[in-house]
Amino acid sequence: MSMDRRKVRTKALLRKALIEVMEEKGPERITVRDLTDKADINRGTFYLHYTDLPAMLQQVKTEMWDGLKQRMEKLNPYDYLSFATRNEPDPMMVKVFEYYAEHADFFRVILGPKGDPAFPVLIKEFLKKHHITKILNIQPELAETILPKDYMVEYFAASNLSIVLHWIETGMQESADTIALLITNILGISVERLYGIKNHNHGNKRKTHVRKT
Amino acid sequence: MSMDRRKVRTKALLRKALIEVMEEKGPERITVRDLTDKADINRGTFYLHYTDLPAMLQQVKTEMWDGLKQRMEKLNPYDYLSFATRNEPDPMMVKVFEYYAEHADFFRVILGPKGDPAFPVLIKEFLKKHHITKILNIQPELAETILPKDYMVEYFAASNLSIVLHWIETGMQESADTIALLITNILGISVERLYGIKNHNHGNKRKTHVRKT
DNA sequence: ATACATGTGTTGAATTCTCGACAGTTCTAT
DNA sequence: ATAGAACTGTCGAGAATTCAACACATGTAT
Repeated sequence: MSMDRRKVRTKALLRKALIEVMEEKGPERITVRDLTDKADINRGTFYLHYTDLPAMLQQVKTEMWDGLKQRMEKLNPYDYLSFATRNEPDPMMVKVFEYYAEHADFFRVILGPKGDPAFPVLIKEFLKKHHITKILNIQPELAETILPKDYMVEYFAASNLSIVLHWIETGMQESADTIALLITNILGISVERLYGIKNHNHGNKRKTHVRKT
Repeated sequence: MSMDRRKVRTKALLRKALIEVMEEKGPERITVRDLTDKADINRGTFYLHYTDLPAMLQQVKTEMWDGLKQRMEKLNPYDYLSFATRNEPDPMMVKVFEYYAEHADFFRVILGPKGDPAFPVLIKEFLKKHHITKILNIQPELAETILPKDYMVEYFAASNLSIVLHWIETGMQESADTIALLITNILGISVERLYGIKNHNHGNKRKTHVRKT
């Protein structure tokens, strides 16, 4: 692969410059010169790595998205719902937030006001598709509450993403563990609460809460 | 000169690595590998810039010392003693402390417990030679106090250096201006005070203090 | 409408850096 | 006392980066 130190160094420099420039100017208005000046790299060198500025943007974004997706795919609703009952953070979820923290600058900008509006949508869609619906399948009773299922899915996804966003915007004061525990708990509690609503409304089949092995 | 970006970049990386490693281990025990590993640079590249590790140390130190000396040479006792009476920082002295601030990491380490004991001596000797004695020449009456002249010189130099050291050790909280003003004032006050001692002992030729155009 | 500045891609030759290897030295532990 | 590990200084071949220069496009102010 790209074993040569120089390649990884200049790509890192370019990426760092991209984030900085994107934070200053919009995501538009960026020029190749901006990047190479900021990175203190010859302008020609840029074209040794990327064909284009839009190409670079695209490539960087998909690389980061792949990294995030890859970690989110390892999440298992069975696991973190069970960790929630023990008030412990799901280790797999910690990995996810460590990834956010590792690339804090990128995510802060890309998810911020001058970032790419499509990016948070990507995340939310993934959450909806791979997790929330899974949870509802694990707990089919939840789907029978007063909320229509699609609203429920939307609600879970949005609330979780909003926590991540706030964490990032406030400079990531808390550790990845803390946020992981927070989300784990919120998920657990929400599930419990909604289950309670269902019980309240249809009040019959009793259960000792959400606890799942 | 060294126009090529790569040269300045790797030299900067090496210098940064040197400071970091010097802070961890002593000034001894450092190895070329340490530096090139920390700087993420090929070991062979080191020898493209320096013949040796001691050579690099020497070179870096003299470069920094030259920079410092160069700025200190522009100081003029006439000026800062006059600025002192107006409670303003001498602009030339501000330049000196801005230099300290610019290379804060280097000075913190080189003047610190794991640094080079010879370095502060260098500074002090310079102060003694180029400034304190000048002051005493400007104010020859000062030389006639109870303190022998050599002790006086030593006293001034040491007290000034100690302030800089403390500034550096405490993480340079104050701005360069603040420190410049502080030193300017201390110099002015000290001169006044010692002049008072002399007056007290020999009490005759009266003057409106130290003020000098 | 024209000049003028700024940005884009691309090129070729020169320079610097990387990688992997080498033999020789010094330190350390057994 | 000796083997093993780590460091040193050096080398050649090849890869990456630099620099200066192109021609061309896109504004932008006069």
